[in-house]
Amino acid sequence: MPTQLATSTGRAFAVAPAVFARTSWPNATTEDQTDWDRALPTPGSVLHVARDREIYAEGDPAGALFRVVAGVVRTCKFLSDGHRQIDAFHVTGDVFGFEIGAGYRLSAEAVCDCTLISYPRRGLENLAASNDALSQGLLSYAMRSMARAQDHSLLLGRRSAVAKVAAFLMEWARHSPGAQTVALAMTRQDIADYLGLTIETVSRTLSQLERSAVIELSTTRQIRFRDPTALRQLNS
Amino acid sequence: MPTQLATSTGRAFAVAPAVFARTSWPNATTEDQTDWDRALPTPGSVLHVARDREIYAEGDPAGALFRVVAGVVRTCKFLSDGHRQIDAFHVTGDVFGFEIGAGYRLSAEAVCDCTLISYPRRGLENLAASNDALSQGLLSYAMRSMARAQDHSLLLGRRSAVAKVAAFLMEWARHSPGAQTVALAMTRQDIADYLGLTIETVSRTLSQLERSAVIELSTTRQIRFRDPTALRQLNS
DNA sequence: CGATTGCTTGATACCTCTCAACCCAGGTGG
DNA sequence: CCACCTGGGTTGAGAGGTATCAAGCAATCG
Repeated sequence: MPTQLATSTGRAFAVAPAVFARTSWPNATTEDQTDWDRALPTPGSVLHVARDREIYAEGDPAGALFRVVAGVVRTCKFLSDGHRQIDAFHVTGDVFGFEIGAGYRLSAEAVCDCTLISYPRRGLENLAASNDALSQGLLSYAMRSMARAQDHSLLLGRRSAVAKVAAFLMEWARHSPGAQTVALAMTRQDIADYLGLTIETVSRTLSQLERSAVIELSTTRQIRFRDPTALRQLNS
Repeated sequence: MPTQLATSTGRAFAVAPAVFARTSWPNATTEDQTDWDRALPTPGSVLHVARDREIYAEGDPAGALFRVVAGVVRTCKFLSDGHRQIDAFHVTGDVFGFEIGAGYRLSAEAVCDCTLISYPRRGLENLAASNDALSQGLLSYAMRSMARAQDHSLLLGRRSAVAKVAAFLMEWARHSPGAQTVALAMTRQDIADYLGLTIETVSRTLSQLERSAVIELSTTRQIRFRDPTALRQLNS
């Protein structure tokens, strides 16, 4: 059934102090980050987006790219049958919304209250022409996004629900490395739309993993890894 | 069940006259192609690869990128459970095998007898530093690959077998635009591994489409579109 | 306190996988 | 020339996994 997208009431929200420190990118080499970091012009404008609000829609003129300062953003597509496919979750430090064409190819929405910096595209393009580090950064961003999308394809094709959920948990766990317990920022619906499952199957699978003592759901959004090895094996 | 990869006998094959003319890229704007075209150094070395032979394997040092002159190439990954996920089919004019990291992230194999040009990576990197058109081309290549991978994810998540097969047929039909009938270069197994289905389901779905007079299978590899509109709607 | 939202759980249906048999074309060798 | 073999493809019967529909629970919010 069509994902009931809340596109919630437009309540403004109290802004947490903006954190400008970057955490590491899951798949990036340190050099890439550094280049990219130095290259992006700091005078971007800060903006705050409330949970479930749209940042941009598929097809909108792609006027800027964004970096996540705090919170989580999802990029997704909506199918004609009402289904939603989430392409990626973007966490603190991630960049999203860079386009070559005229319009955004995906929609972007706030998973939770977010703080972002937007970099106008025009300024960027001028900069990139003269700034080697920046154009290198853009290239490596594109390649990294490609790799991520390919890995996602791998995840979606011919894998059982447990395998998908296990893979998702491990992927998400990397965002808080070393921690025994991770906090999910997203709803079950988000997870389902990311994995190509239904909300019920996600819920059932998590329950099943808890019954088999692989994870523990302290709350519905707090997951403790009791048997990481088993989780890794499920990912086969 | 594990995809039985033939990795066929090492027979050399009679080489068709190399065609250096490029056909158009499915999703590329003309400008992109032109830039890229001009920028790539023509003194690449031509090579021929027989059907089902490996061009490179996942993890191999990424020493070169390739352009398809004739034939079809598949890039894919092999999972620990023996399954194969095909990421993309590359046709005449397509470039594949460009990497940022040290190794290839996917394997590449010849779907049919192929003619390729390989461009050594080192030469390319030197060139890109001084050649704006080339680095632009690389960037747009990366972005296009990313878009393709994302579309593929969309295809794999939560779509019925008919929808997948219909989408595949339409995608493949774009390679020979305007033609009423298209020739499939790949086996049912290839299609299955691309769509995240089994060979039987692919076969059954094609039969079903033929029974409902949407397509006609002149031979198993020759498909005639009898009702393109219906096909488009199935893709919902 | 009732309403809403996110989540869980159950029963059932449906779709695709699995296993198996069979077909067909092409090649090979007696 | 024909028998045989092989690889690719089709088709059938049954099993299994996930979707669907439905009900209920808990926390949050007004």
